Amino acid sequence: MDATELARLCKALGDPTRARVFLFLCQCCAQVALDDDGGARPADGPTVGEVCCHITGSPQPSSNLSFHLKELREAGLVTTERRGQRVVCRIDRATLARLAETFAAAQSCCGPDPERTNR
Amino acid sequence: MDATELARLCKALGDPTRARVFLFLCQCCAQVALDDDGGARPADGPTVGEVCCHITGSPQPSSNLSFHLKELREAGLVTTERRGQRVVCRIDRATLARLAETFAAAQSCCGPDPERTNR
DNA sequence: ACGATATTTCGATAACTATTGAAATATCGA
DNA sequence: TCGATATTTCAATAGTTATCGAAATATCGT
Repeated sequence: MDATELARLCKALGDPTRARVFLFLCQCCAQVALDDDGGARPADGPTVGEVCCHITGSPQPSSNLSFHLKELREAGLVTTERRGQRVVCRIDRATLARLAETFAAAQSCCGPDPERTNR
Repeated sequence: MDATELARLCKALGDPTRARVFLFLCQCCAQVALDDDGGARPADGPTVGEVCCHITGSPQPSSNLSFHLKELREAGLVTTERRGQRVVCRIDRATLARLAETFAAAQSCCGPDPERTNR
């Protein structure tokens, strides 16, 4: 990943509210639901209102959260999908994977030893 | 890592100039030098002037880069050490490791399948 | 101490961003 | 279609941030 894209993604995560949303969606994403035929699938993400409830504590949806979700969506970190009246949110796994790989590569690039043993 | 710290680190990386500096320092960090006794050790990082040269293309140091380095340093992503007239920069491996682990955990939290195979 | 080199700090400014409330849009059930 | 619920868009504002040039600080060699 080049610096421009890294900056774009990190800028989206560089706000406390958005970082909370991101980590919350990662948690939700781990939950598993069962299909009608009994097959396991990733659970649907939380609705915007549920995210709002988790972040702000108040059940009423806020324009502020909508703004932050838009930032995350436009950065490619989050996808949203309308389900009737509600809109469910999910982590974009592909983007997250690229981000994780970028930092893993940066880390291995720096070598295995966190302490300078010589000199 | 909690959302507050994630946001702090990502905010520091959420600027194109700083992202470039970060990736450049990761590269430099991979280089290895030899001690007087022949033991391998991580090479000294580049000086502020060298970073500036790589980022801006011009050899003259800029107050702007100094500002961005300060942001990275205060976020804990970069360390600086004076070597006479020069100041050498390095990635803070411990912070990078925590960041890499956070995204790796977020990713594994989301499960192994990037595609929804069911439904 | 002095001059040269390297880097940081300071002050000003323009651009950007988060927040808020009100209005608009979308979907559903009756 | 109407009312209710869920979400987004819009406009205004206050706070933050990147950039620039000039001045200040630090270190070295002479």
